[in-house]
Amino acid sequence: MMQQPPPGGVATPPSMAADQSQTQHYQQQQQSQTWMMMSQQQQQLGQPVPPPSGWNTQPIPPPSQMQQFPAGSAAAGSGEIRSLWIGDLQPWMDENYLMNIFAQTGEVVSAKVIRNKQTALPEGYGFIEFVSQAAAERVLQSYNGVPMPNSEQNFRLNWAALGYGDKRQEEGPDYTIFVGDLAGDVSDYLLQETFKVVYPSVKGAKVVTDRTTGRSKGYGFVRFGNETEQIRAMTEMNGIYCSTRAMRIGPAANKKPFTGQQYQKGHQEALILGGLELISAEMIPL
DNA sequence: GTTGAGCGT
Repeated sequence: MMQQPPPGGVATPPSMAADQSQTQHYQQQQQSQTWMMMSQQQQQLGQPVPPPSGWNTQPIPPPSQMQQFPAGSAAAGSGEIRSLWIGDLQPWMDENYLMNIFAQTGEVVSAKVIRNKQTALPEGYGFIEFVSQAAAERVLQSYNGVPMPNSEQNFRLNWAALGYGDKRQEEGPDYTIFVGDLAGDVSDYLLQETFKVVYPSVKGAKVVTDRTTGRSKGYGFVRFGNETEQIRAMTEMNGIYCSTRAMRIGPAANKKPFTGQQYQKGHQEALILGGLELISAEMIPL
Protein backbone atom coordinates (compact mmCIF):
# COMPACT_ATOMS: atom_id res chain seq x y z
CA MET A 1 0.00 0.00 0.00
CA MET A 2 1.29 3.37 -0.86
CA GLN A 3 1.29 5.98 1.77
CA GLN A 4 -0.88 8.95 1.16
CA PRO A 5 -2.38 11.75 3.17
CA PRO A 6 -5.44 10.76 5.12
CA PRO A 7 -8.77 11.77 3.63
CA GLY A 8 -9.97 14.95 5.17
CA GLY A 9 -6.50 15.84 6.28
CA VAL A 10 -4.58 18.75 4.98
CA ALA A 11 -3.54 17.69 1.53
CA THR A 12 -0.25 18.81 0.22
CA PRO A 13 -0.93 21.29 -2.53
CA PRO A 14 0.06 19.84 -5.89
CA SER A 15 2.21 22.81 -6.56
CA MET A 16 4.15 22.17 -3.43
CA ALA A 17 4.51 18.50 -4.19
CA ALA A 18 5.71 19.30 -7.66
CA ASP A 19 8.16 21.77 -6.32
CA GLN A 20 9.68 19.24 -4.05
CA SER A 21 11.78 17.48 -6.62
CA GLN A 22 12.98 20.74 -8.02
CA THR A 23 13.74 22.11 -4.65
CA GLN A 24 15.92 19.16 -3.94
CA HIS A 25 17.81 19.76 -7.10
CA TYR A 26 18.51 23.20 -5.87
CA GLN A 27 20.11 21.73 -2.84
CA GLN A 28 23.76 22.19 -3.36
CA GLN A 29 25.96 19.20 -3.13
CA GLN A 30 28.45 21.31 -1.35
CA GLN A 31 27.75 19.50 1.82
CA SER A 32 29.90 20.91 4.51
CA GLN A 33 31.97 18.73 6.68
CA THR A 34 29.72 19.84 9.40
CA TRP A 35 26.92 17.97 7.87
CA MET A 36 28.80 14.92 6.83
CA MET A 37 29.93 14.27 10.31
CA MET A 38 26.51 14.67 11.70
CA SER A 39 25.13 12.20 9.26
CA GLN A 40 26.79 9.32 10.99
CA GLN A 41 23.85 8.82 13.24
CA GLN A 42 21.52 8.68 10.31
CA GLN A 43 23.29 5.78 8.78
CA GLN A 44 22.08 3.63 11.60
CA LEU A 45 18.59 4.15 10.31
CA GLY A 46 19.52 3.47 6.75
CA GLN A 47 17.68 6.57 5.65
CA PRO A 48 19.96 9.20 4.22
CA VAL A 49 18.29 12.55 4.28
CA PRO A 50 19.08 15.62 2.25
CA PRO A 51 20.69 18.12 4.55
CA PRO A 52 19.04 21.43 5.24
CA SER A 53 21.89 23.21 3.59
CA GLY A 54 21.93 26.79 2.58
CA TRP A 55 20.61 28.29 5.78
CA ASN A 56 23.05 31.09 5.59
CA THR A 57 22.51 31.87 1.96
CA GLN A 58 18.76 31.61 1.71
CA PRO A 59 17.16 34.22 3.92
CA ILE A 60 13.49 33.58 4.38
CA PRO A 61 10.95 36.30 3.79
CA PRO A 62 9.45 38.02 6.80
CA PRO A 63 6.29 36.47 8.19
CA SER A 64 4.16 39.21 6.73
CA GLN A 65 4.90 37.91 3.26
CA MET A 66 3.99 34.35 4.01
CA GLN A 67 0.70 32.70 3.72
CA GLN A 68 -1.04 31.16 6.65
CA PHE A 69 -1.20 27.44 7.16
CA PRO A 70 -3.73 25.46 9.11
CA ALA A 71 -2.48 23.40 11.97
CA GLY A 72 -3.39 20.35 13.95
CA SER A 73 -5.92 18.89 11.59
CA ALA A 74 -4.46 15.49 11.00
CA ALA A 75 -6.29 12.29 11.62
CA ALA A 76 -5.41 10.73 14.92
CA GLY A 77 -5.90 7.20 16.02
CA SER A 78 -3.92 5.47 13.34
CA GLY A 79 -1.23 4.84 15.89
CA GLU A 80 1.42 6.51 13.83
CA ILE A 81 3.31 9.28 15.51
CA ARG A 82 3.65 12.00 12.99
CA SER A 83 4.32 15.02 15.18
CA LEU A 84 7.53 16.41 16.50
CA TRP A 85 7.97 18.62 19.51
CA ILE A 86 10.16 21.64 18.94
CA GLY A 87 11.66 23.67 21.72
CA ASP A 88 13.81 26.73 22.28
CA LEU A 89 11.63 28.87 20.08
CA GLN A 90 12.05 32.59 20.18
CA PRO A 91 8.93 34.72 20.50
CA TRP A 92 9.15 35.86 16.90
CA MET A 93 9.26 32.31 15.57
CA ASP A 94 5.67 31.74 14.56
CA GLU A 95 3.81 29.09 12.58
CA ASN A 96 4.80 30.65 9.31
CA TYR A 97 8.42 30.56 10.24
CA LEU A 98 8.20 26.87 11.02
CA MET A 99 6.13 26.01 7.99
CA ASN A 100 8.51 27.82 5.73
CA ILE A 101 11.40 25.83 7.07
CA PHE A 102 9.86 22.42 6.81
CA ALA A 103 8.08 23.07 3.53
CA GLN A 104 11.42 22.09 2.02
CA THR A 105 10.67 18.52 2.92
CA GLY A 106 7.40 18.55 1.04
CA GLU A 107 6.05 16.41 3.86
CA VAL A 108 4.94 18.86 6.49
CA VAL A 109 1.27 19.07 7.32
CA SER A 110 1.01 21.71 9.97
CA ALA A 111 2.90 23.67 12.54
CA LYS A 112 1.71 25.13 15.78
CA VAL A 113 3.32 27.39 18.29
CA ILE A 114 1.91 27.08 21.79
CA ARG A 115 0.90 30.37 23.34
CA ASN A 116 -0.23 31.31 26.77
CA LYS A 117 -3.98 31.61 26.98
CA GLN A 118 -4.00 34.77 28.99
CA THR A 119 -1.04 36.66 27.66
CA ALA A 120 -1.02 35.17 24.16
CA LEU A 121 2.72 35.08 24.43
CA PRO A 122 4.53 32.11 22.95
CA GLU A 123 5.53 29.48 25.46
CA GLY A 124 8.71 28.70 23.62
CA TYR A 125 7.74 25.42 22.07
CA GLY A 126 5.46 24.00 19.46
CA PHE A 127 4.50 21.02 17.37
CA ILE A 128 5.08 20.13 13.77
CA GLU A 129 3.06 17.48 12.07
CA PHE A 130 4.17 15.52 9.03
CA VAL A 131 2.45 13.27 6.56
CA SER A 132 3.93 10.16 8.07
CA GLN A 133 6.01 8.92 10.92
CA ALA A 134 8.83 8.21 8.52
CA ALA A 135 8.75 11.80 7.33
CA ALA A 136 8.87 13.04 10.88
CA GLU A 137 11.77 10.78 11.64
CA ARG A 138 13.71 12.04 8.66
CA VAL A 139 13.27 15.58 9.88
CA LEU A 140 14.21 14.63 13.40
CA GLN A 141 17.41 13.08 12.17
CA SER A 142 18.41 15.74 9.72
CA TYR A 143 17.34 18.99 11.32
CA ASN A 144 17.92 18.36 14.98
CA GLY A 145 20.94 20.20 16.24
CA VAL A 146 21.66 22.24 13.16
CA PRO A 147 21.31 26.01 13.24
CA MET A 148 17.88 27.49 12.78
CA PRO A 149 17.44 30.08 10.04
CA ASN A 150 17.94 33.65 11.14
CA SER A 151 18.95 32.53 14.58
CA GLU A 152 22.03 31.72 16.57
CA GLN A 153 20.39 28.67 18.04
CA ASN A 154 20.08 25.12 16.86
CA PHE A 155 16.97 23.14 16.24
CA ARG A 156 15.78 21.30 19.29
CA LEU A 157 13.44 18.57 18.17
CA ASN A 158 11.98 15.48 19.71
CA TRP A 159 9.04 13.19 19.29
CA ALA A 160 5.79 14.59 20.52
CA ALA A 161 4.78 13.28 23.91
CA LEU A 162 2.48 10.50 22.83
CA GLY A 163 5.21 8.70 21.03
CA TYR A 164 7.90 9.84 23.33
CA GLY A 165 9.26 6.53 24.48
CA ASP A 166 8.73 4.57 21.35
CA LYS A 167 11.23 5.86 18.95
CA ARG A 168 14.54 6.08 20.61
CA GLN A 169 17.26 7.01 18.24
CA GLU A 170 20.11 6.19 20.52
CA GLU A 171 21.05 2.81 21.65
CA GLY A 172 23.33 1.71 24.37
CA PRO A 173 24.38 3.72 27.36
CA ASP A 174 26.05 7.02 27.08
CA TYR A 175 28.64 8.57 29.28
CA THR A 176 28.41 12.27 29.77
CA ILE A 177 30.75 14.93 31.01
CA PHE A 178 30.10 18.48 32.05
CA VAL A 179 31.99 21.19 30.22
CA GLY A 180 32.11 24.65 31.71
CA ASP A 181 33.86 27.92 30.89
CA LEU A 182 32.65 27.83 27.34
CA ALA A 183 33.02 30.91 25.21
CA GLY A 184 29.80 32.52 24.17
CA ASP A 185 30.12 31.51 20.56
CA VAL A 186 30.62 27.80 21.12
CA SER A 187 27.86 25.84 19.42
CA ASP A 188 26.70 22.31 19.95
CA TYR A 189 28.55 21.34 16.85
CA LEU A 190 31.83 22.98 17.72
CA LEU A 191 31.76 21.43 21.14
CA GLN A 192 31.04 18.04 19.69
CA GLU A 193 33.75 18.22 17.09
CA THR A 194 36.31 19.49 19.53
CA PHE A 195 35.96 16.19 21.30
CA LYS A 196 35.15 13.95 18.41
CA VAL A 197 38.39 14.48 16.62
CA VAL A 198 40.09 12.98 19.63
CA TYR A 199 37.45 10.56 20.87
CA PRO A 200 35.58 8.73 18.12
CA SER A 201 32.88 7.48 20.43
CA VAL A 202 31.48 10.97 20.96
CA LYS A 203 27.78 10.83 20.25
CA GLY A 204 26.83 14.43 20.66
CA ALA A 205 27.15 17.61 22.61
CA LYS A 206 24.82 20.23 23.89
CA VAL A 207 25.50 23.78 24.90
CA VAL A 208 22.95 24.89 27.44
CA THR A 209 21.20 28.07 26.45
CA ASP A 210 18.94 30.48 28.23
CA ARG A 211 15.55 29.95 26.76
CA THR A 212 14.52 33.57 27.04
CA THR A 213 17.58 35.01 25.42
CA GLY A 214 18.75 32.09 23.33
CA ARG A 215 22.27 32.74 24.48
CA SER A 216 24.73 30.25 25.80
CA LYS A 217 24.95 29.86 29.52
CA GLY A 218 28.60 29.03 29.17
CA TYR A 219 28.42 25.37 29.86
CA GLY A 220 27.33 22.21 28.18
CA PHE A 221 27.59 18.46 27.97
CA VAL A 222 29.38 15.95 25.82
CA ARG A 223 28.17 12.40 25.49
CA PHE A 224 30.47 9.47 24.84
CA GLY A 225 29.56 5.97 23.81
CA ASN A 226 32.49 4.56 25.62
CA GLU A 227 33.39 4.97 29.24
CA THR A 228 37.10 4.73 28.67
CA GLU A 229 37.07 7.74 26.41
CA GLN A 230 34.85 9.62 28.79
CA ILE A 231 37.30 9.13 31.60
CA ARG A 232 40.25 10.00 29.43
CA ALA A 233 38.57 13.17 28.22
CA MET A 234 37.94 14.32 31.76
CA THR A 235 41.64 14.77 32.30
CA GLU A 236 43.01 15.15 28.81
CA MET A 237 40.62 17.84 27.65
CA ASN A 238 40.48 19.87 30.82
CA GLY A 239 42.02 23.24 30.05
CA ILE A 240 42.01 22.67 26.31
CA TYR A 241 40.79 25.62 24.30
CA CYS A 242 37.48 25.56 22.54
CA SER A 243 37.03 28.73 20.56
CA THR A 244 38.62 31.43 22.69
CA ARG A 245 38.53 29.94 26.14
CA ALA A 246 39.90 26.98 28.01
CA MET A 247 37.30 24.44 28.96
CA ARG A 248 36.71 23.31 32.47
CA ILE A 249 35.56 19.73 32.63
CA GLY A 250 33.76 17.94 35.37
CA PRO A 251 31.52 14.98 35.95
CA ALA A 252 27.96 15.34 34.77
CA ALA A 253 25.17 15.11 37.25
CA ASN A 254 23.21 12.30 35.77
CA LYS A 255 19.86 13.38 34.57
CA LYS A 256 17.12 11.44 32.97
CA PRO A 257 17.84 9.54 29.80
CA PHE A 258 16.67 11.18 26.64
CA THR A 259 13.50 9.35 25.99
CA GLY A 260 12.01 10.15 29.33
CA GLN A 261 11.73 6.52 30.22
CA GLN A 262 13.07 5.83 33.62
CA TYR A 263 15.67 3.21 33.98
CA GLN A 264 15.31 0.77 36.81
CA LYS A 265 18.38 0.87 38.92
CA GLY A 266 19.14 -2.80 38.78
CA HIS A 267 22.09 -4.40 40.37
CA GLN A 268 24.59 -4.61 37.63
CA GLU A 269 27.69 -5.68 39.39
CA ALA A 270 28.86 -7.90 36.60
CA LEU A 271 31.91 -5.84 35.93
CA ILE A 272 33.97 -8.70 34.78
CA LEU A 273 37.11 -7.42 33.24
CA GLY A 274 39.23 -10.00 31.55
CA GLY A 275 39.41 -12.76 34.10
CA LEU A 276 39.10 -10.49 37.08
CA GLU A 277 36.36 -12.72 38.36
CA LEU A 278 38.95 -15.33 39.09
CA ILE A 279 40.46 -13.20 41.76
CA SER A 280 39.00 -14.09 45.09
CA ALA A 281 38.95 -12.01 48.18
CA GLU A 282 41.77 -13.90 49.79
CA MET A 283 44.05 -12.96 46.92
CA ILE A 284 43.56 -9.27 47.47
CA PRO A 285 45.98 -7.84 50.00
CA LEU A 286 44.31 -5.73 52.63
C1' DG B 1 26.31 32.69 34.21
C1' DT B 2 28.82 26.46 35.72
C1' DT B 3 24.79 20.50 35.83
C1' DG B 4 20.50 19.89 30.61
C1' DA B 5 14.86 18.49 29.34
C1' DG B 6 10.83 22.15 27.70
C1' DC B 7 4.94 18.39 25.21
C1' DG B 8 -0.76 21.21 23.01
C1' DT B 9 -5.89 24.81 20.93
